[in-house]
Amino acid sequence: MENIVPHLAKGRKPVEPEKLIRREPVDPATFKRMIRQMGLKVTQQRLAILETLSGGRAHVTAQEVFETVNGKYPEIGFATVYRFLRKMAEQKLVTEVRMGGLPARYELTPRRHHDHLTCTQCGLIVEFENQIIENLQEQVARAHNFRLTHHVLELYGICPRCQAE
Amino acid sequence: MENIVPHLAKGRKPVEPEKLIRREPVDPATFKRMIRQMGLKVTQQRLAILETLSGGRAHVTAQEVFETVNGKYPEIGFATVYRFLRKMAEQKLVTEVRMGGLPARYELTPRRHHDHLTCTQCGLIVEFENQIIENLQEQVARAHNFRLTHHVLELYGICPRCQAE
DNA sequence: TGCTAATTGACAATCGTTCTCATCTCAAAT
DNA sequence: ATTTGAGATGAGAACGATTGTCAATTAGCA
Repeated sequence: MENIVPHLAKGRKPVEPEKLIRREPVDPATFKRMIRQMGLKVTQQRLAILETLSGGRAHVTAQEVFETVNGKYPEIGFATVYRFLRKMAEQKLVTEVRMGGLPARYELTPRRHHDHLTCTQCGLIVEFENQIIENLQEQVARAHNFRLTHHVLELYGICPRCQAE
Repeated sequence: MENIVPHLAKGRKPVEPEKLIRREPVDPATFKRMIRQMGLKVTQQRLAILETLSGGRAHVTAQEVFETVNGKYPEIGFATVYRFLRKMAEQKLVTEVRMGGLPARYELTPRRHHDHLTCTQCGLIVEFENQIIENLQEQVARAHNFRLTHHVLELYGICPRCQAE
C-alpha cells in the first residue's frame, strides 16, 4: 500500500553509500569539552554517541546511532541514546531533521545553517544554503509580528540519478 | 520535562478559539462529487468526515475529526477516518501539515498554495503566501538537477499575544 | 432485487519515542 | 585515595499516533 504520510517511499532502494553526506571526524577531546559545556557528566556512552554522530553519515536516526554504538558497547540501552540526543537538541548542539512522518534524523549542528533537498525515491539528501530565503522568512514573520525561533524548510523531489531510470 | 522533538510545547495553553483559521462550509452536493471523482463509493462516514473538514477549524488532527464525526455517527471507527484522510491526501484533496513530532493536521487543499507560521506557545497558525520564496525553492532544486515534487516550509515563533505576556 | 467488490468497525499490532525505577558511576569534597 | 550524592544508566514497560487484519456490512451496478 502507498504511504502518503511519509514523504519517502517505504520500500525505496537506498541511496548509494558514497553519496551520503559525511563530515570530518571530530577530535575526541573536543567531545568532553562539548559535554561539560552542556553541564553534563562525561560518560563512555555519551562519548560513543558523539563519536558515532561525528564519524559517519551526517544524518542518522536514533536507532542507527543506537545500533552503531551497540556494536562497541553492547550494554548500552536505546533510552540513553534518545535521552542524550534530546539533551543535545535542546542545547542546539545537534539538529533534528524531520521528513514527514519518518523517524527523526540528527546531525551535529553545522557551523553554517543549511536546509535540505531530499530525493523521495532513494533518500539522497543534498544540503543547501540560501540567505535570500532566510531573509524572506524573517520578513514574513515580522509582517505578522511574530518573533521567529526556528523554521523547517525541506524540499522533496527526484534526484538526477532516479530521474534517469 | 522539556520536549524538544515537538516544536510545540506539550502543556501549552491553547490558542483562543476565535483566532483559529476557519473556512467557508462547502455545499454537501460537492462532497459526493469529490468522492466519486476519487473513484470511491459515497458513504455516510465519508460525507461526515468531509463535512467536518469543511465546517470548522481549518487544521484538524485525525483524532479531532474522529471525535467530531463520532458525535453524529457514534458507530464510526477511527480507522475509517485515518483511511479516508490518507486516501484524500494521496489524491491531494487534503493537505497534511506536520509540525515537528506532533500529530499530523489536515486541511481541505486550498485553491491557493500557502505555508504556515506557527506559534510555539499557543499553537496559533497563520497562513502566508510568498511567491518569491516558492520561486527560489524551484531555483535551488534546479541547481541540483532535482525535479521538485513538494516542499515543507513551516516557520515557528512567538505570536504577538504570547510575546506580550 | 440480487450480487459483488468496496467499505466498515472492532481491536490487535506496530513504530518511534518517552517514562519508571532500581542500580551504577562520575567528579567534587574530603 | 576514599567517600558521597546527584546525575546517569539499562531494562523494559508504557505511550500516542497510525496502520493492519478480518469478518460483517453496504453501495451501486446488472
